[in-house]
Amino acid sequence: MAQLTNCIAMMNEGIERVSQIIPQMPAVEARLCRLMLMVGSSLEEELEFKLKPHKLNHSDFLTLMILYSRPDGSSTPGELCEFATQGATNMTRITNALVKRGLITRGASAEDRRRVVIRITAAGKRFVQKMLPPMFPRVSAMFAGFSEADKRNLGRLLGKLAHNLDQLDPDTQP
Amino acid sequence: MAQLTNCIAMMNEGIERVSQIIPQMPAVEARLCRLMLMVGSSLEEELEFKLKPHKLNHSDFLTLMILYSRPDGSSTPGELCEFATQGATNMTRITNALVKRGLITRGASAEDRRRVVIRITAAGKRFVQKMLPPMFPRVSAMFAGFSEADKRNLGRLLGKLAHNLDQLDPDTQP
DNA sequence: ACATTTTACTTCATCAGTGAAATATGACTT
DNA sequence: AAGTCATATTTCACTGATGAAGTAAAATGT
Repeated sequence: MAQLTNCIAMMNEGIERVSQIIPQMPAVEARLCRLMLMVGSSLEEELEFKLKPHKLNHSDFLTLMILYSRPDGSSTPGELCEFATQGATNMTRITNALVKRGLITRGASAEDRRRVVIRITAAGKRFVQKMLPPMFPRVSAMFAGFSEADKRNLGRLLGKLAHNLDQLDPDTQP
Repeated sequence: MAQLTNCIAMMNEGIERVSQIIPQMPAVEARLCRLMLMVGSSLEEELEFKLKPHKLNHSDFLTLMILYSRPDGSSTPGELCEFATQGATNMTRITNALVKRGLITRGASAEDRRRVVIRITAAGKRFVQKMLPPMFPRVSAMFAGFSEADKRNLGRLLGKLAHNLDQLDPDTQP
């Protein structure tokens, strides 16, 4: 994979030059955007890499983890779509795949028969408990050299950014 | 689109529960990872949304911007692959599309005739200069409420994270 | 009570992106 | 000059994601 640091150095120069041609550009903010995008996709790559041996992709994993983290280990496709930010179509596919592997079950809801209840199985829980720990060292290593204040700060700033993105969303076409 | 803030709240509870079952999990770090991933993909979504009216996707845009930001407005497929973190296959496709729209040209290199020189055209530059400014308000809005120190800090922390990810990369399978 | 609308998924056709392998060409090494 | 390496493109098979339409059940209006 390409060195992130190189790309960043290159980007910094690029932004510098562009902001000389187009001075009204919010250069600092644009740079932060690109940084977020780069680090985000690098992180995604890293995650997919760790998931590959388990034959899972990001959405599969996320779906499974949401179920795992539920007190009762269950949810519905609609809810999973919302929290995993996936389309319904995709969630059907993910669910199919996980059911086939015996990690979750799909059942009809008693109250509302339109609804489908998805539940993690005992095998699913064991699977998560086995695959998760080997990831921990790399996760920790990502934050090497971060003080407690750094981590708090990063969390706070990302939260603020998330909030602003939510406000932005009422999609007024630019 | 789903509210990021909801997803974050849900994630916080989820991590809390998981870390009770699996106490050795680096909970703070894992939470920051997920935050980064969520904000990153939301940002990506926002970007793609802004690009759609121009019939560009993220890779197309990035490729074009790299060329635009070059003093001489030119590069090679290999270099573009590196900085846009794209595979060669994809870069060929991107280049084809941009050439067809007259935004860039593909020519043979004088010194090394294996090489292909990709250059942004005058039309390409005009295109960038026209499409970029309407994005600025949204970019600025993303960082509403950020002090100068906040922006500096975010930049610093993302840079540090990027550095750690680079160190991590020597892919020792977990 | 019946018709309409809404909600919850699923199915199907399609598309963008990716990896692997094949091809072509040119440069470098000895 | 021959062999090896580097650069770029093309082809192909595949995965993952998406949009449009379809089905079924429940909620709502009249």
